[in-house]
Amino acid sequence: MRLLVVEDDRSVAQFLKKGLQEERYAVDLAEDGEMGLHLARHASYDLIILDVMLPKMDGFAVCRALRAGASQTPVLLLTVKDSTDDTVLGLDSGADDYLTKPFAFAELLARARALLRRGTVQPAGRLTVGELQLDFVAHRIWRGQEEIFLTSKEYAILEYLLRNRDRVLTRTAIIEHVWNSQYDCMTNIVDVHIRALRAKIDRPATASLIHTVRGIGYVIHTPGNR
Amino acid sequence: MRLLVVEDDRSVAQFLKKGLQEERYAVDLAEDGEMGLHLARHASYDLIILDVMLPKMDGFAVCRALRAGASQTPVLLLTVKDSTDDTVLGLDSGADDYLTKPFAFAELLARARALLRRGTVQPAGRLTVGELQLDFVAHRIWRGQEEIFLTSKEYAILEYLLRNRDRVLTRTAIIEHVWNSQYDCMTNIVDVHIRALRAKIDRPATASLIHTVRGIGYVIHTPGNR
DNA sequence: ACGGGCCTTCATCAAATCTTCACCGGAGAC
DNA sequence: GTCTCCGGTGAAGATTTGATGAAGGCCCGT
Repeated sequence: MRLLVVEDDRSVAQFLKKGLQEERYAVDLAEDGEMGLHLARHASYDLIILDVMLPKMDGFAVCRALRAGASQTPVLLLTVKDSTDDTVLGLDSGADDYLTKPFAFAELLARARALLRRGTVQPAGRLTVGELQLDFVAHRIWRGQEEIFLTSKEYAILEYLLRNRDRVLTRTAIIEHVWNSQYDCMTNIVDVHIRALRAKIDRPATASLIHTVRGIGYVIHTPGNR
Repeated sequence: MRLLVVEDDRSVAQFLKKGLQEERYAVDLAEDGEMGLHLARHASYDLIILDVMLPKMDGFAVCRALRAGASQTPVLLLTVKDSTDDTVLGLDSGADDYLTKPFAFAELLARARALLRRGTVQPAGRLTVGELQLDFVAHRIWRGQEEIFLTSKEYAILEYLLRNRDRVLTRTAIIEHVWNSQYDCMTNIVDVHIRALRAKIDRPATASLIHTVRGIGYVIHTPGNR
């Protein structure tokens, strides 16, 4: 899950980034409206958290511009005053929800999750593949009865593979989805994390759940799929 | 599918090449405009990805030169600034689409696919010939119920033969389509791969699905057609 | 400051795959 | 029937790719 936070106040931005990363989201930051709009247009996010008061272009404008471009990405607006005006203006401009500063981080999280759930086709917060069970909301994983603890990168990769099971994901796609990096292809970072993942989720005896597709990337197959 | 990437920044060029190769395209690189134009004229590509800022000859000029030569090959321009000027100039010079740097690789891919789709009558995602079934999207193959695992070269050749079934494809055509340039044709590399393919897709008993046309190349016939 | 966990990079190794080559046998020409 | 190419064949050698183990750096909590 990849989020974009558009917020000019550095300390608030860092606070949000850190908190969201702890919830295992990949987070990009933008410091002003223009930058935010640009990023939103040229990368694919699952949710955009948008401050209203921004240099260069305010949150409403960014939101309208996005919707004018037919973007469907859910937008959560952060307004300052508790004025009905702002609220109406926000929802009018195409935002999906709003939150008034100051807010509790837990509430932001709750609304963010609600928005993320809304768009996704994913019916339940849970997914079972073979003996593996994954809880998208709690970000927890079990193999049978036993819980498996993954690091955030491991979790992010596994979730991406599972949400797209039976589709081969290229290393490039994985890097783009899980990291925020630009044009870096000379690394085997994906392989290394895959190895760590395999070590944790495969039992010594069984064949690997994650299949390597030589020259391309990795897949997880639904059992019995053809 | 064979693509030409004209880009002077080595790291970006490598990034694009690797990412596109992971998507099973054959990719040639050119480092400057002149080289790009030369390659584009003397080899046949399905798509050209063209940076605007290039040594010797900029992207617009290359594009115009190509169009002046009546080339129909789709061109995707990579512009730097988000200025309308560049956009207009680009489309004026005959490009089919453009993308502003920095971009997400997934977006480049989406646009590249859109351009490649244009013109061709895209056969459905799946194709059945005899007891062979092929999934163009997942790049997977089955004979009856049993999945057959091919190497990337084998797959590329088989897909090419199947997309052009009932047409005899010469070795030269196959080489040009499946390999990137820098390949001489005084080799029996195609024959060797065809042999490997036959070993995998033909059952021991049955006659070969791939027919040899002596002195020319190879064909796959639609059942009942010949 | 210290130690631990995590992320990332790097070098190395083994396996899969690609390519070349030499030889053989059959198809087609005569 | 014989001769000549052309393609089939098997195997060796080269190359590419992924797996692996280890080391260094960074961040965080103590």
